[in-house]
Amino acid sequence: MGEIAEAKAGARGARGAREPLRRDRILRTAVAIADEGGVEAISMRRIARRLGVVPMALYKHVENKDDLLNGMIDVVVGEIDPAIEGADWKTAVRERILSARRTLLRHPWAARVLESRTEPTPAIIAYFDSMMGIFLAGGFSVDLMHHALHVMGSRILGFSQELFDDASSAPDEEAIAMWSEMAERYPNIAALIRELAAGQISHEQATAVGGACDTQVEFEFALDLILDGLERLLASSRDGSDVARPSASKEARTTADPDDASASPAPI
Amino acid sequence: MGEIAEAKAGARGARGAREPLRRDRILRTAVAIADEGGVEAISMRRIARRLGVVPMALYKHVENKDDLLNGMIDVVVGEIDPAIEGADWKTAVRERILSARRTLLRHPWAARVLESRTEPTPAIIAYFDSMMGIFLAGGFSVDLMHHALHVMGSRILGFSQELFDDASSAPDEEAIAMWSEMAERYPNIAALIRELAAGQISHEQATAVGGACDTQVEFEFALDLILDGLERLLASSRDGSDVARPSASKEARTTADPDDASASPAPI
DNA sequence: TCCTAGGGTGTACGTCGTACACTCGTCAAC
DNA sequence: GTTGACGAGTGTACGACGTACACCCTAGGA
Repeated sequence: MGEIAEAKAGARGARGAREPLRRDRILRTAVAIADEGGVEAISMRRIARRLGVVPMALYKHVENKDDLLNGMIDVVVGEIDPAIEGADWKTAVRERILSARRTLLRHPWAARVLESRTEPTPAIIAYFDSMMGIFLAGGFSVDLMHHALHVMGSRILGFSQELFDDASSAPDEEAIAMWSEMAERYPNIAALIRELAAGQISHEQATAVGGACDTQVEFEFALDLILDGLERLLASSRDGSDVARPSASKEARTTADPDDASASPAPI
Repeated sequence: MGEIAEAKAGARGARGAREPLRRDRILRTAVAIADEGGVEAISMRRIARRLGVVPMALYKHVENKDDLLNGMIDVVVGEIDPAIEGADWKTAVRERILSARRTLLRHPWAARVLESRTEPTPAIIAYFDSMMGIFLAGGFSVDLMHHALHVMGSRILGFSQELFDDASSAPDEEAIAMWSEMAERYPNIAALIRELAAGQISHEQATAVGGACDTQVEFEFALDLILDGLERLLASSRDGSDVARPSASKEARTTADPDDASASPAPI
């Protein structure tokens, strides 16, 4: 959003009062490098080389590599579209999250870097605050909004925990054969693979059922299931009969280890 | 599950036909090191030192560091309790996931290592297969079961994407003051912090609403919301009127970039 | 007795992040 | 015009890291 022009202007105007935009240049080339080569391509030395500068020069603008990664995340999160105005909370949340997903798909390394962060960056804080605002404006109590954030988890930032990206969405013959061999050890996985292959052959109806494993469809399916659940809770909280929460949670916590407290991290 | 005894027996029986259990010893001490010092404590050199051996010795039993990490994950995932027999699908899934969570809380590094894996390990494959079996036995179609796995996401392995673990669950005075200062920039976060603090003062009612941010409660809340949603879909799929899916997903995909295909990874 | 193979060793390379001391330009104050 | 401070880029160096490669040593079979 105009940051490029800004950075250029800063570098150009060698006579300007000052040119503090060097950090931006570093972050932007770091993002570019990551876009090309993935997470493991991000190294201080490579960024410096790309900038035609000695590695230690970066440290005049960036505290350390962690700070650099935080800055990169801020660049990416800053690309998420702002919330749309005037929509009901559900579509506002939905569209915002889908925008976040689009952004993260443009920067496939970002999800992994995000996971490795240990504290939120300014852009993320702003993003969460605005997301909370959507919920509150939609009639959520602070408590229910808090739960909603936890329920969304990483999906709120546009990605689900997609483990094992090698399980290609369209199983090829080799995969089918392999899993068929293991069918007696892993019968259910084999069944799934069979079904995926069948759906694929029958001409890829993107309607979830029978179709091949389409991550966009799956993402939206999960998102909508969760939004529907929240909508129901919101409605029941307005009836006000009892505090809104899903069924099984009405009992007290069931299985927590008493010694967990220190081990469990807490998100926002 | 008897692996200790097995490993011991292997090391003991210096006269046995062979003692191929060296890999186990390596994995177990690696897990111990990670339990003590976190992810960044895991290095080939440190593991070797702990074993009183030169670093390169490890490579006779482990392909490389990635293989080592996979092995460590298998050790951890192997600690998850097997599914309980004879229960309905919902409680079976619920209990299994809570067991996974307990396991992951015992090994706080494991979630982060899991996230970094690029392909599933044998123990994870077995875990997923058995989880799929629960769903299918509960009456899920293969398709709905597939959606269910996606909906669960990382929760199925016992952790939610808990970003930013420094936001301590009980905000102290300093945090409250800090966020109050930023209240006009981040009004909604400030509201949440206030509410959390208030709940905390009013004597920690663990009943979600009004209580401090308790990650166990939040985890179960999200889990139950999702399980409730799946239950509803299962019921509606049995009525058979239409294919079961959440509301908004009934329209075709809305916002996917046409060029996404290669960028989006696909989980099982 | 020798051969072989498997497990442990030693050395070495390239990469990484970054501490520390330096140079060099620009500019304000005198 | 000289000086001195300061911000930005440099150079060198250190201690990690993962791991390739060649070596040894020992036990067991021929």
